[in-house]
Amino acid sequence: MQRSDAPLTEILKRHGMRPTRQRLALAKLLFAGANRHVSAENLHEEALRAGARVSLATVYNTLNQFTAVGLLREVTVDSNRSYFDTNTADHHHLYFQDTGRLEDLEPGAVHIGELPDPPA
Amino acid sequence: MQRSDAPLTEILKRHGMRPTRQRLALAKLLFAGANRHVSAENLHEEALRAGARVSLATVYNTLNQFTAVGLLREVTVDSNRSYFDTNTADHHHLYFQDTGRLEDLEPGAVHIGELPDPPA
DNA sequence: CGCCAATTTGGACTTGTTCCAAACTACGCC
DNA sequence: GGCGTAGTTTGGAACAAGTCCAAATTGGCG
Repeated sequence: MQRSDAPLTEILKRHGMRPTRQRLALAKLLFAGANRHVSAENLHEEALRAGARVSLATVYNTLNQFTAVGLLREVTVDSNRSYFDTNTADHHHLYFQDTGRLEDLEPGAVHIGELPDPPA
Repeated sequence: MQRSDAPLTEILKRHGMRPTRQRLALAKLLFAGANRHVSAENLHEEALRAGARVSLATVYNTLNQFTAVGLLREVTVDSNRSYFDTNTADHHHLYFQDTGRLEDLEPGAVHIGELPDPPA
């Protein structure tokens, strides 16, 4: 651990965002290790626990911005709660209704056949 | 048209629900013709337009009850809004983000490969 | 260093849905 | 056919997730 935030700063800049304290803190949590699935509240708590002073509104803003530039994928699972996935590659999920946990499915586990024509 | 409600009454009873005026009205709208996808607000409006005096709360109750006994399927589409599907067979959907419309996909259009083991 | 636009923030607000206690009604019983 | 009671319905309050807003803060540039 104890890696510099330089690369994160770079990523933010490359996507046209200022590397603010808040965004860096959230990016660190999101992209430090393996791929993750987070909800806004979820990430907010984690950030606070990690000592970052970030408001929930900012977490929402940031997650949406990251999603807009393609750093995250939004996953709609069991209505009324959105999850964000750091794995932006095309893939499917396994959702555990009981625990609320979300797990990646191996690519190739799902095959889509022919689809109807999209509208104009 | 002008079909009797007897069959609907039967269906309700068979699932342990009293065939009340409200439930019959909603059931009629839902199961009269082809398969449908409805949202609560959506169905509520339609019921009012059809002259049925039903409260929104009852529409929610009824949709949830129908779902609980397997008469409907809940479809989670673009977070924050739930749709209910009268087609309870296993099948997939095509969702038009622009119009918000939901369309059934032919069975066989999607093939699922191997899935991870479910938890205990 | 100082300015300005971008960002953050707390709190109000919105939307979809559930909860609640009181009023209503289906239905078995006599 | 009336009655009693448990199941239903209902309007409005309550909730939860998420967005909006105007004011305060801050990063980056000259």
